[in-house]
Amino acid sequence: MATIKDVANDAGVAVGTVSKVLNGHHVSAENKRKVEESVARLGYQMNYYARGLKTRYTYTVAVIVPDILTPFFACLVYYIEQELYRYGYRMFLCQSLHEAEKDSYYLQLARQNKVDGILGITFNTTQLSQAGDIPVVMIDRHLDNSVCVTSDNFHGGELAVQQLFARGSRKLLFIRSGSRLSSETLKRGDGFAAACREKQLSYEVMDSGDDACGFNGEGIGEYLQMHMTDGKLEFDGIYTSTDGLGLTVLEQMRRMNIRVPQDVQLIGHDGLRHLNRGAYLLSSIAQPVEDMARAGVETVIHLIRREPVQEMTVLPVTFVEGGTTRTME
Amino acid sequence: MATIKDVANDAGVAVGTVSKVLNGHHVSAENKRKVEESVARLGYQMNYYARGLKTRYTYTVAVIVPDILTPFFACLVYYIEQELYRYGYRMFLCQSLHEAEKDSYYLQLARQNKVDGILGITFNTTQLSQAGDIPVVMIDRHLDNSVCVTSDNFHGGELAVQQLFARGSRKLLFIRSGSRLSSETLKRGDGFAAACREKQLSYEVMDSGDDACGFNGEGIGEYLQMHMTDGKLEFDGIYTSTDGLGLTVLEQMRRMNIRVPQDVQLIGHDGLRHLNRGAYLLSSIAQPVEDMARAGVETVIHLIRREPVQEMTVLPVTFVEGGTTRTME
DNA sequence: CTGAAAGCGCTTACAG
DNA sequence: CTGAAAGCGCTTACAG
Repeated sequence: MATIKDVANDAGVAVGTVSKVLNGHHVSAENKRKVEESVARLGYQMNYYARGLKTRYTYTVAVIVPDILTPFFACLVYYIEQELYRYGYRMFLCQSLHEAEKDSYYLQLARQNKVDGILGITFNTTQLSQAGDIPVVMIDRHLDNSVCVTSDNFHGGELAVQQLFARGSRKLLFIRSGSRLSSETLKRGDGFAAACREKQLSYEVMDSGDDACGFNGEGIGEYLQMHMTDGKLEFDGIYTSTDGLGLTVLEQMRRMNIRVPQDVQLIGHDGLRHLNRGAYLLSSIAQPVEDMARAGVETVIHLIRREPVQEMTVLPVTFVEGGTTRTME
Repeated sequence: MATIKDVANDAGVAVGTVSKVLNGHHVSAENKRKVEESVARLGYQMNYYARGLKTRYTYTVAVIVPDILTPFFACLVYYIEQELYRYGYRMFLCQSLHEAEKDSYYLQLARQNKVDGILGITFNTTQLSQAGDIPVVMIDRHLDNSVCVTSDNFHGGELAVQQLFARGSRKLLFIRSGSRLSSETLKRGDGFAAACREKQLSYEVMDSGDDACGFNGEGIGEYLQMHMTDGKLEFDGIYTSTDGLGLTVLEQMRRMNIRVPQDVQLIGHDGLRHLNRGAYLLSSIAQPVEDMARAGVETVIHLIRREPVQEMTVLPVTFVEGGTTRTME
């Protein structure tokens, strides 16, 4: 590989001059031409490791997600990559897989590899300190002392209630899973409860347990069974903390011959879409994933450039119809 | 941040000695202890940029995928990350998004960022040369002069025919999409055709066009309609080049009241699973994704270490039942 | 075994 | 504007 020195020799100038041309600083037109010619002739490619060592900027961001299989995270990463690309940054992809030690490992690596910033959708407060002085932006998680980008989870819960109510449901159930333990996700339940109280609707909350991936279908089935009277479920509207959980609930209800949405309406949260069509899997409170990715990247880059940022960005959610709710009455 | 020099001062030894301890080389027990103490006391973290500049090893691999949203690619990346982690390597995630220029961009970046190797699931021959002397392993794509890891696509096509036949289908149809244009994917069709000829089964091939994501449902619907006689489809077994395409076909058939699997059996290819349960979305020829990831990573690391590798690794596929085929007759 | 020194490929004050 | 030189934080022959 040709180095800056080779280019300098070839062009008959000093290495400093080559560096200046490479970085767009001003040099004489004559020298600029000579350098550019030599760069082309030698097929010179800058060694970013040498540059990074000197400048302390690596144009690299670590993106830490629980996993890349969960559609919501995959979608987030899908957009994050495109945003980073626009800014000329590249991405280290880190999967924590819910293992605290892997979180730590990647956080340490981020420091050793001199990433300019970290975009996190995972780890907890205690580990955040390991990031040292690297700017961190959390997406979809809010921690005390961190800059973060979320969607309006509280309002999401409210919106679910409003939609269920407007479409005729009167006795509501919120089912949450403990899998994505975060204060943000809990807010969905808070918004749900608040809206129910405001509308004086009777409601119940069910915790389906801590099963990370293979949602606890049986547990939910049993719970629903216990709340059946004369083959009818005592709830006529269900809101789940995620779409994944919503699909499990949907399946259980189909199995029990509960008609959705005729007898019971169901709203999930996230706004995931069908694999091979754009359609939503179920009616849902959709997070603005693309906007969240955009805001997250923008914020971390501001932080890197030491520009002022908003501590907390909260983006609006929307209700999307996916066939598990009735038409508006 | 403390540097190796700070550690040397603190421990009262030379920087070379610190370096040796850090790299597990032999030094006196006394000095080793002193250095380790200082490292702990100062919270020293090695600067990988400095090390990489000197050693030319970065313990970094670029993974280039068309996108991270397609479940098959997401799944591959999911396992690749875990394998790389085991080996102490980290991953630059690159999405080409089917744009040739982005492919080139990332290939160039890989050189400038001094990645040790590239794991590609995308680009074409012409661009491969841009990798310079960086080892490249292709997964699921075979190019003339590249090392690659695939699953047995040809046999996948054969297996689909065998399974359809064994379960009672006699007139077969292969539907392929042009989206994943690669000689590997084409082999699925070749295997299909070969097996049909061998069994003297009549068959047809339909090309659903080049629609990348939102599969061309209407086109397929029209095609099927043209092949209906008295409300019956003239094929009783369909094999699609991917599961995504299979789902589109399934949906079209349901819409046309063609009963699956009673009247027509359907087999896809890839072996994707349902989001919230482990179940397969449809009967399918499953690729051993985890093994492919493992083999891909292992191969690229051998290449990096200049160890001998197998030019081509072909892993076996299996038939998995997903409800769109009948039980064995 | 250990220390002093050169060098990896850049950037950036500093003279001229 | 340009060149010579120092230095980023490591590793690695080379003497001792």
